[in-house]
Amino acid sequence: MRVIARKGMAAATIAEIALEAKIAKGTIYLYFRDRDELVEKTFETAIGHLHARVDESMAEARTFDEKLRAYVTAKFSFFQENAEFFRLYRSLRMPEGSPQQQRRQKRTCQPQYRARIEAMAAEVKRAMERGEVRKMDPMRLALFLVEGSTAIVLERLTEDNSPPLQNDIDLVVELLLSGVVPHKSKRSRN
Amino acid sequence: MRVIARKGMAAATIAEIALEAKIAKGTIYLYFRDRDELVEKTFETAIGHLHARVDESMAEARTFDEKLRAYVTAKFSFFQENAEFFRLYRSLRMPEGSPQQQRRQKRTCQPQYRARIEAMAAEVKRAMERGEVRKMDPMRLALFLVEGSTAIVLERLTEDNSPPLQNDIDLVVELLLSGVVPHKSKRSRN
Amino acid sequence: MRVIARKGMAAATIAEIALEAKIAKGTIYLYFRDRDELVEKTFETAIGHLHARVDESMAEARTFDEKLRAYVTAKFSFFQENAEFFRLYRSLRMPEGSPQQQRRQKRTCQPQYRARIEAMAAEVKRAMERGEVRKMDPMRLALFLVEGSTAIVLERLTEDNSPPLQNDIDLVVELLLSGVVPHKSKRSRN
Amino acid sequence: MRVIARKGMAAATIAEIALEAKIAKGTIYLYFRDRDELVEKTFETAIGHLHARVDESMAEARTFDEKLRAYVTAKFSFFQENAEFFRLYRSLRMPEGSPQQQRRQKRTCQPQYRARIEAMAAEVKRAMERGEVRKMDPMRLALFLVEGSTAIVLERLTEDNSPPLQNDIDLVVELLLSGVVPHKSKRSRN
DNA sequence: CATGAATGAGAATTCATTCAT
DNA sequence: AATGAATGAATTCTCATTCAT
Repeated sequence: MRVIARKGMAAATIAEIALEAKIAKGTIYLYFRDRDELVEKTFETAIGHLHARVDESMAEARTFDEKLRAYVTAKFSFFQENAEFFRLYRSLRMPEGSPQQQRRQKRTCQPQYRARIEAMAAEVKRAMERGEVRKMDPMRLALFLVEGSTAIVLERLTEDNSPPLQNDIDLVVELLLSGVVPHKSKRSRN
Repeated sequence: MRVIARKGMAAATIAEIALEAKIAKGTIYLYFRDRDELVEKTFETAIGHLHARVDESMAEARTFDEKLRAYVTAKFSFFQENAEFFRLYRSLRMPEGSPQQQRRQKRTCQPQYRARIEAMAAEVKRAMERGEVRKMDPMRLALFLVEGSTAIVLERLTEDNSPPLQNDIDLVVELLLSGVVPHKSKRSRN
Repeated sequence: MRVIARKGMAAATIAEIALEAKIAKGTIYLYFRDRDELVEKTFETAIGHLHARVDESMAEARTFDEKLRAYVTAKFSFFQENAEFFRLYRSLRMPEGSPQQQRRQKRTCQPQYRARIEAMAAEVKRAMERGEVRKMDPMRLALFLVEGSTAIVLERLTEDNSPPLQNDIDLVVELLLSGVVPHKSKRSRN
Repeated sequence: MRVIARKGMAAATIAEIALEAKIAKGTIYLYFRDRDELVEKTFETAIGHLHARVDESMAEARTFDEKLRAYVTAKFSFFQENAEFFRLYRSLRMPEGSPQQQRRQKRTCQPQYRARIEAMAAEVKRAMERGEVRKMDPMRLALFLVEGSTAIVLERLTEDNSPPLQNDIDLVVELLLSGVVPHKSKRSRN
């Protein structure tokens, strides 16, 4: 996980992974069929932790407002704590792969990602049905939310002095709930 | 451009590029110093077209509302017309690269991307000063906008039957302007 | 060593070396960083043996006459036994190298060669101080001796039927000690 | 000639030669069948000048002493005046050649070199018959003389402050005529 | 179970040579 | 006669994978 996060999915070599894990290269093949399976399993494990945290956090929330805040808070704090994963998380979307991977790349990680977006879309849809969110394509909204917030997490991890976590959480939540237009009495959320 | 878009930045080989271009491998080296320069120049050319379209479109707009709509419209229609580039555009963010690239990759494309985000942030800031947008971190807003809308473009290009372009443009614009909360009289934009 | 000796430093290819060694090309890179290191190490090893033999042989000798004979004998018999090296030894002087080598060739073997010549020059100088050799530039004499004798070794290895080794050893030693003029009153030149 | 002298026979490329000659690469092939012929002809031309000078100089001399001095003087002063050729001259002995040359290297330059050595050996032989030089293998003596003196020329061209030309000429001539032993009755060795 | 030396397919790059203009 | 863009064979080097120990 550390090596893939550091070098990226394509540049991580078996040799370096074995070195970092302090095992022999051959040993890796006792636990993974090939390089692709290793990368995939590593992703799944890493992302699994994020997903678990997010699911747990959202499960307690009831209103969309709460769920949205729960999602963003869980995601932001998870990346904050596991800064290594941001690279990994990003890689997830782009299975370009080294020439070698090209040859055999059987299973892409795309499904995992789709499934999460769809879960979020379902959540959004329920909120629409409850009248908490106005009518719109739920999938589009989910995509916008997930990617928009990911961009900000990523920025936090790249920049030198980030504002307090809470600031960015509030920013994302309010942005999505009420947009950017100023207005007088916009919010029903507080 | 086609090969990089198809295979990704790391997996695109000189051999395949030459094959697709119907020239000899060696010929490529008459026009590019090495593989990295080819990839970089290809990116710059492709992105340049997008940027030009977006800049032109936004230049005519006056209010933030108009500029936002101009941006989204230009971006969406550009990707619609140049579907090949979406992969390329995505790659831009992730210069992980193959081991070979790792070694030499002198000039990453990251700066290009940062510059665009910062330009959008500056636009947003001016809108804030004009009172068209409420006070918030302009960089964060720019990131959210750019990545959120990219996610939707990408979805359009991946899915089988997309809704009319105008639908998605409206969706993104309204989402950003007014958020998801329904309210009675939310909008001043129309 | 055999391949470099046969083809020369520039023309020896990794493929042929691997073939001759009956190993895979890749295996070579487990033992040498790159082609240049292989060539350099091969030189050093080969020349090291010659140098060791010469040093050992000369160490026992006391007078210049003896040292000279020891040097020539060691050198001639070494080349006789390791005929393959003569090419190698010759190459040492001319690190022109293929274009690839040109670029990286960090450490040339020149220093090695200079050091040996200088050692011989020092030996000559001591003999001058002992009055065994008449006053002259020791470096020039060393060069003349080393290269002149190398030329003859090389000839021996190239020609079909060489005279007995001892003949050539005597020839070189006497030539250097007494020159070519036959008589008692040798010089008409002054 | 300049390029080969600068880069060495193996590293000199057609591209660089054409560049230096300010003609197109293709034009070279109007005058030389292939790279090998170019290299060979270049050598022959360059060496031809040296040979002409040496032959002319030696033709006037009568005794071996004079001929020897004429040879050394012509050679030393030629290299002094045409410093570029020393590299070329050296290359002559070592037709290792680039991989490409390997493939086709039809004509080696060895014959040229052999012929010169043999001419010198013949000269030496005549001197022996005249009793000016003691009996010994003429070929060996020629080799020793030619290579020994080449080593010193080369040193002169490499070092920073060489002694006057005449010093080295005298040194070589005396060394070969009378050897290194100082005394009147020079030999105790026999 | 673990090892790591050996493998070899495949990638980037160079450069002598050709040939249409 | 001269050109120089295009060619492609040849070369170096990488790294996932195997297998005897």
